[in-house]
Amino acid sequence: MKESAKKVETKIKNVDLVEQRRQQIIQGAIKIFSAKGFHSATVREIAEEAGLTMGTLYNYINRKEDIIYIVYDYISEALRQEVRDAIDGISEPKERLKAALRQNLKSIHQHQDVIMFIYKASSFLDRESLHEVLARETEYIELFEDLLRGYFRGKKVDENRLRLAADLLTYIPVMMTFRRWSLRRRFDSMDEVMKHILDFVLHGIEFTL
Amino acid sequence: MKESAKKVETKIKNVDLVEQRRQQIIQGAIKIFSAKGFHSATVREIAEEAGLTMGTLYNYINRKEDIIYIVYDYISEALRQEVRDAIDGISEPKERLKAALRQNLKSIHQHQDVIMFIYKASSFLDRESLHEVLARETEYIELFEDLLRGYFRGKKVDENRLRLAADLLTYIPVMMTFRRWSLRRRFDSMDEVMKHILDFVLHGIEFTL
Amino acid sequence: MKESAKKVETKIKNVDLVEQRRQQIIQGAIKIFSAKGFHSATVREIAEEAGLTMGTLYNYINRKEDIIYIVYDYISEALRQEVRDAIDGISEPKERLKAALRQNLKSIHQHQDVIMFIYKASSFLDRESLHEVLARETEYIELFEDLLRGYFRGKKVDENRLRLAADLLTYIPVMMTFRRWSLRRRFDSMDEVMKHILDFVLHGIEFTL
Amino acid sequence: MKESAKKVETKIKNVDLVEQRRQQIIQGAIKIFSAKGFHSATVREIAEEAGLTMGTLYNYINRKEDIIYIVYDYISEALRQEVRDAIDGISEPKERLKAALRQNLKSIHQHQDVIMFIYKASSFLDRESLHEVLARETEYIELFEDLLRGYFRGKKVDENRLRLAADLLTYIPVMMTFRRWSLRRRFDSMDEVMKHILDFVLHGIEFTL
DNA sequence: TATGAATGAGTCTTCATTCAT
DNA sequence: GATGAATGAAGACTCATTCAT
Repeated sequence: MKESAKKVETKIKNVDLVEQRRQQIIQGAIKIFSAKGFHSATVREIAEEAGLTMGTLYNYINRKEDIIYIVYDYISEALRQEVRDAIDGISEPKERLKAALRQNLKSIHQHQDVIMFIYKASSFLDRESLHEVLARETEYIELFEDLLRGYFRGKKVDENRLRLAADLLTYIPVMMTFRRWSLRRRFDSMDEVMKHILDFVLHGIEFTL
Repeated sequence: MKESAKKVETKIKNVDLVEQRRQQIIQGAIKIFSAKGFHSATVREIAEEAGLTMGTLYNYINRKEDIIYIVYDYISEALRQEVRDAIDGISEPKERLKAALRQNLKSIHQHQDVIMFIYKASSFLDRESLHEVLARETEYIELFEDLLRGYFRGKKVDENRLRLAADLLTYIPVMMTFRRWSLRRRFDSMDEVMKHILDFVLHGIEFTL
Repeated sequence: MKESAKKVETKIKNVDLVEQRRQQIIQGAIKIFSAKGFHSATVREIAEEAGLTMGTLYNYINRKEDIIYIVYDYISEALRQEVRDAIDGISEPKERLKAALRQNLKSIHQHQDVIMFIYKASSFLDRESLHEVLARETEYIELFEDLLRGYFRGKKVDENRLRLAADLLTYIPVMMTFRRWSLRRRFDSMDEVMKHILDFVLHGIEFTL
Repeated sequence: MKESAKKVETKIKNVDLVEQRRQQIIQGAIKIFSAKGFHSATVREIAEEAGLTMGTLYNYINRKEDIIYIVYDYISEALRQEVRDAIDGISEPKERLKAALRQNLKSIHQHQDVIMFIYKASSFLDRESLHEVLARETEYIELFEDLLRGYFRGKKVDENRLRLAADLLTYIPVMMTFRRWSLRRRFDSMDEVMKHILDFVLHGIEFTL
């Protein structure tokens, strides 16, 4: 996996400090962005929530849009790592796939506010950042494509359908954030919802055969 | 099905004119919002695109947010009507369901820019509008719930799963807008994608049994 | 008494209609202006309250400011007439003066909303209107000057003080509108307040001797 | 006497700077408001007159209305302090009262533009500010009530009349601003007017006995 | 005479970003 | 490296006034 192509520049030389301050910014931004969205959130609010002054914050980013990017950077890495950890050590293909699906559901549920924000804020990214974001997304989808390929090993599958299945597996869980209002009304717990969604997609992917 | 509870007030008395001008506004707004999102779009741009002056535009709405609402009003009614028309005259349950699914896919594909915008802009709606929007959404989901019930008539289904299936059926096609960048790269035509998605969900819904 | 020098022009020829429509405008304006002040009141609101459309209203005035003027015209004439009626037929000087003072208090109390408005809105009048307004005010003050002169007939009074007394007699009752909030709290009825104010000024004017 | 309950919030942390900039704003606002009234004065004009840019001005206030309030805050405190200073060290009750009345006349004359503005602008204050303003006004009236009580010590006075007298003593001098146009025409100097008004009210208050 | 839709100049207000200390 | 005051461009919204019907 190649290193992230895009780096948000900073005036600060001390790399540890940059890492630490960026974590503060990310955590503050997640809170504020989740509550008010990107455009309604002011840099001042984010700085305050991060425990920084506005001047200091601008020592670690260059534009307000950079904040979206570093938040995305953080959350996409988290998701990827969580799924990797979940399947680590499992060799049986079906179990690997199921473990990944379960973890994906769990992660999206856990980070739902940020996920929702990311989906809504993509239009504020500049072309370069967007490109980077989509590349990461692609890698994530390909991770599931590989798991599917393992699951269907030996069977004759339609390649196009397999690819689409990977898209669907990574896209469908996001419903938990976009339809939260509806699901909450109908189901007692999100665990139940996750279980059902898992079953649904496991049935669904059989269409690739 | 009750008429929309919320009406956007206007200073203009001639109802036909209101209808006509609002159509202009909706079409102008869709273009601008799709290109730049809600917050980056200026009222002046929307007015110009609609062929109105700013002053005139504000004779037909009260706040910028009202524009989102009338756009939503328009598109949700369009989708609902298109699906109704598509199943009109079909009595065989499975065919009814499939026709509805196909039309839903087609409609979402056709209105993808607006759909994308609607999903992203919901946070700009005031409580009352949001409530109205979700109520409409619920009706739409229930339409598919009924179709599923017809499809599974005579079989023993899990009610909870059936409801979730309805949620999924209406949610999944939206992937075509959120993953357009990915699908375009992988598939030659959207017709192909739609066909695959249809098959996927038809497999998926069997999990309710 | 000379006729009002300033006339607000109108496009309408039928003088009776002008008179009738202006009365509607005055009554509507008094309601709206009292509630919201001149600048916050919109011409549309005034037109509606007057039972006219905006276009029609503008057939009877030329500028929004004209409305202040015709309201002032109306109310100043009303006050003057009410005081004249009150002293009509009374010949004993002291009783004449007291009757005038009593009526002035009553009129200001009765028209307090308009009086308050007039005091606050004077800055919106153009030079010519303001000049006219002050001329009327002067006449009103001179009316009380004459009454004082009658009251002090035969006594040696300081002319300057007598003039100032007339100013004070016409100014002091306005306190009922500007200090309404305070008076209401302290007194059971405005009749009581008026009685006290009358006694106060009757004592006060003795300073002219 | 309690400190002002209401504080206008500011984004600036340096309190000395806030004090200094607010003084600039107050002086600028007094000039502009006196000339054009509240609603006709633009924030930009006030900022310029204060030697600030619009952005900077808005770092020290939140709404245009806040300007009225800080102007009122400033002038009411000034009046109160000036009267307190004037009676400080005088123990003889009649002299104390007269000194207070004289100073009140002087202060109102000196600050006439602001006083006039304050009277006209009260309708632009929000409920909270208005409440605060009236509370201050009440304190000021009570100051004169106490002075009157001292003056009438030992004599049997009507309490209601004494209270009204205090109202009148603080209200009447404002005539100098509302009737400036009339007084100027009739009198050579405002000193003369003040002397007469003082005599008038000293006669008037005897009605309390 | 009455109507009311269209106009657009004019204002308040916000906020990302800079930079001197 | 940190601070936070200053900036000014930009955008939403209002409303008096006009004029074609």
